[in-house]
Amino acid sequence: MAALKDRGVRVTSPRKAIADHLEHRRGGFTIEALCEELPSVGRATVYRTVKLLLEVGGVCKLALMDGSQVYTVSRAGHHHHYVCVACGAVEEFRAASVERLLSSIGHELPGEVVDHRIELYVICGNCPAEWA
Amino acid sequence: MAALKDRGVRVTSPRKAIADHLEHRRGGFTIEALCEELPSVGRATVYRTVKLLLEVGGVCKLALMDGSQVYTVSRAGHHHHYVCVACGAVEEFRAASVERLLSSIGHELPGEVVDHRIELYVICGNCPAEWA
DNA sequence: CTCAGTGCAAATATTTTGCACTATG
DNA sequence: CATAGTGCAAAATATTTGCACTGAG
Repeated sequence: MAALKDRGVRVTSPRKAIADHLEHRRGGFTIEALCEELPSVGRATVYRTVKLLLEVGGVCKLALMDGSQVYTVSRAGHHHHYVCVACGAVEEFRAASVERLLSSIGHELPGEVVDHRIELYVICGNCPAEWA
Repeated sequence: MAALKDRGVRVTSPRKAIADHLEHRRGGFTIEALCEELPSVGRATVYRTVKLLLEVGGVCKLALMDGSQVYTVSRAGHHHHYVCVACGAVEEFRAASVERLLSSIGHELPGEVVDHRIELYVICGNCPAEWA
């Protein structure tokens, strides 16, 4: 991940292994899953690296519908996520209309809005309708 | 909490203690905080009761800006939250315009939107501007 | 070379569970 | 009174940390 390099952080082989692996990964992931998928990397390093990627914006942490949390690779700047509740696929979306609306809602609220988070839960096109 | 009773769940004194306590509580709370505030209730019961309230809709679980999670008392039906990043206060808001917009965005996404979550992060009116 | 980063194992923290006991309905 | 619910302490999980060692720059 280039973002790491720019921060004066060393590009070590465990970090590279994690970044490469995530690059090809679909959907959300948990630390535990990452550890299983990359047995050559120590658990502590996985924790440390994911935390680092989170700070740098390389991954996002998001809430599933049941309230549990997973990480997901971040591909763009500001964005939101939609998550398939059936297969767990996670995609990003961006919509200027949302930003505009939220900012106008912000005006009606006391105080100043500094950030926001949106998650949409969907049954994605690949998942059978019976999941509904 | 009436919702519990309607579900054929017993109204025991620990549950009542928790519900009463939450009634008067401001902002989000963690299990740990609840345990400290209600030392007479066993930790396991706090976990079990909060999980129950979550299922019944008596409390919501929400993500703070840093990704950590807290619970908050739910006062209305469908709603979203705005959280002060300075003092931790949590309030609910509802906006038909948001629902409308999200549903229209849903049409542009593959699959069917089944639910959503929105959190706004604010500096509330009571908190000094320096927090910005 | 140097020291940020690593792996490991131990220390912590968090959540769940088994079980004998209590009290609601 | 029957049994859902409780508290406790143990077990299972999840996360963090100390430290000697390694390799990126």
